[in-house]
Amino acid sequence: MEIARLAGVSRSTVSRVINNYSNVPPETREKVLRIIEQYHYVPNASAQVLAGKKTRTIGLFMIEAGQVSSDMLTNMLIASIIENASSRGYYVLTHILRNAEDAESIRGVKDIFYQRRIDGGLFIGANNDEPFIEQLISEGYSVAIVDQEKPGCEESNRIVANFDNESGMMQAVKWLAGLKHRQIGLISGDMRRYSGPSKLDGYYKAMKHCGIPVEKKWILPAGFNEQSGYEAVNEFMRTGVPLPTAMITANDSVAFGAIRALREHGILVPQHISIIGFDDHALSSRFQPALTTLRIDFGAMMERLTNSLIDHIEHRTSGFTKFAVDMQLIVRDSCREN
Amino acid sequence: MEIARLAGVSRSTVSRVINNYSNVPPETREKVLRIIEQYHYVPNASAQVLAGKKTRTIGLFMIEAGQVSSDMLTNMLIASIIENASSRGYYVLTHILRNAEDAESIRGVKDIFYQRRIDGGLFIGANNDEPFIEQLISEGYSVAIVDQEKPGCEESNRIVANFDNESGMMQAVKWLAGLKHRQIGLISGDMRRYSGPSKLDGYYKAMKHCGIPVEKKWILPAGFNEQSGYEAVNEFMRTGVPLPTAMITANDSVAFGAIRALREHGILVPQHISIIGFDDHALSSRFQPALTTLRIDFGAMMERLTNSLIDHIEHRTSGFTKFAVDMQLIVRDSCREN
DNA sequence: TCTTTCTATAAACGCGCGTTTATATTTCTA
DNA sequence: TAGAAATATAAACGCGCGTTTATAGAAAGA
Repeated sequence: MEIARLAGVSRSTVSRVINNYSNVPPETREKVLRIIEQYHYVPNASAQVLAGKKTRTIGLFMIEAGQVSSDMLTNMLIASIIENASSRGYYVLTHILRNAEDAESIRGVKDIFYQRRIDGGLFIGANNDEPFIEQLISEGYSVAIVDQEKPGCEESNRIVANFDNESGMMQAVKWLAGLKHRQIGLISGDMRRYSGPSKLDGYYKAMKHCGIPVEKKWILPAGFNEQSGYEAVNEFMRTGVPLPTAMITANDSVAFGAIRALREHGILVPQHISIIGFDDHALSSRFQPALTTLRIDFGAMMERLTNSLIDHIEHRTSGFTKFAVDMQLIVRDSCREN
Repeated sequence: MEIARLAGVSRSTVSRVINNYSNVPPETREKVLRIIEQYHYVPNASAQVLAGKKTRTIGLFMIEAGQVSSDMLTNMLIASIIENASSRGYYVLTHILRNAEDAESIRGVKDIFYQRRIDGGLFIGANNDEPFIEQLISEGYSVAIVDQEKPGCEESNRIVANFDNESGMMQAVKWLAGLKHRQIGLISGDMRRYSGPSKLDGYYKAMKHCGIPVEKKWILPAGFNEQSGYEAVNEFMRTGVPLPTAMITANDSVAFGAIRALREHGILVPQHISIIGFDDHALSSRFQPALTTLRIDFGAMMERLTNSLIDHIEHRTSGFTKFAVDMQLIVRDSCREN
């Protein structure tokens, strides 16, 4: 303001010019704008916030960096969020949590809100019903989450996006059934995350829908990373139980590990067994064999989520908002007719 | 402060407690700390900044999102930067520039500094001598860049990290020479970026050092992405010039494209030609053939860069700081004895 | 021409915090 | 015991901005 005052007019006039108020004579407005341009005047963000403006910053909180960041898709997520926020004039404060149980980490997240560094937060890899997130919501902060909808959430003031795992599972099972497979196993993911039970449910429903019996021996527990897929298969092979003719994996990384383990046992994909993954990992198209998988349009998903969050911050929406993102079957070389 | 005042003492006392000043009676200090804990008091960041404190935030500026974000390594970069910053009590404001020539994008970056949202900035994918970066440095902002050192930079107040491309090239050429190759070509990267000319220089020096003549016909111009490698090879094949027995590529992505193009011409790696890449892309170990490449420890690099930037912000260092990060040859299956 | 209404500018206040200066209290020395 | 030194608390100021209230000025109506 001080700088603009040197331009001959008063601060309130400048304020009205910046905020596009009515009662300011056109020529004065012109002059002020010219001076602002000339002096390259940029308002101090902290002062603006202190005087009642928003920070125009959203927090991006990624849980479990190690796992998330090793996953290609996170890149797209981050880029998509930043670009969408940017196009609406918002900045992104990026934060990583090693795990959502550590009290110190949680304190760090809450402090970012309490310090008023951000107007709202977007959580990736967190559980919807994480207590500290519940608390933030109840304290009136704007929050968006990639997770499933939970019972009771409809009453709360949050934004939730999730993947339509049921639809994806249905497509996978139907595709395999179309290839005459009747023995379809599942390498399921981490049951503590949304995707785990969600995909398992979808698997059961899809199998039932296609009239294929579920054999529990062919449901192998795993996590969401390559190593767990590798170990799950090795574990299974030790039992001596014969393999099914096809398997669906929790995601592509798990599939990579599983295929590696299978190969080490002399079992080839797709010659001996068909595999379908999830996520369309960047590696999947170049993997040997190129992996048939279910692709999610993460970019579009994050665009919606980011925009919803900003809408909420700007009080353009309120209450509970949710949407699910569909999946698309990408057919490559890892499945073969039975 | 107000909240703590309700605890019976005055604001200045609280200030001294928080800042660990001497003149405060132990029992009063205890009481204040207890009250702060009890009320979960968190100071408002904007108010602190306005009152003279730092923002404790660094800006992370990534140029050319499309290319950078499609590159696996960026994930590690971001995670490494955020975690290192976090461990020193700093936050990270992440920003993406589509290109460094667009005036509006540049204005956006400068505004982040001018608005005092950050204490310093870290640039990835920018040129060291980008005019607007020069300007920011001359205006006294702390800046760290991943780029080469340029003549004259030593006098300026910046932090520069680069890859020791010469060392990498030397290792690559020596390795190929050890495999009895005497015809070693180069698919060079974008000459407008640091890595382009730097690797070209290193190539010349290494070839000279090993006593192998450089044939200009075997130096193919390309970019840093897969497509450009693919096109470079196709372009070369059209000329009818015979291939060398080995080629070094600007990075692994280029190698992927080049190998694909070669395969389409019936030329196999490593049977007919040996290939060495750079960066140890996440795909490289699973690519067919698994790619011999030069790995950079990006995590360690970003750790040093982030810490240097924060040191600079906190006036623990000043002036010109630089360091180069060495590379490590990862031998896989894409090279064979000639 | 004088008063009333509207408009343009100027000045003052508060946002929340840190720091500094001024005042009140205690402790120590002469 | 009086005075000086050391210490503890209280009050005031400024950071830069937005907003609100107060004043000065101009236009319109009587």
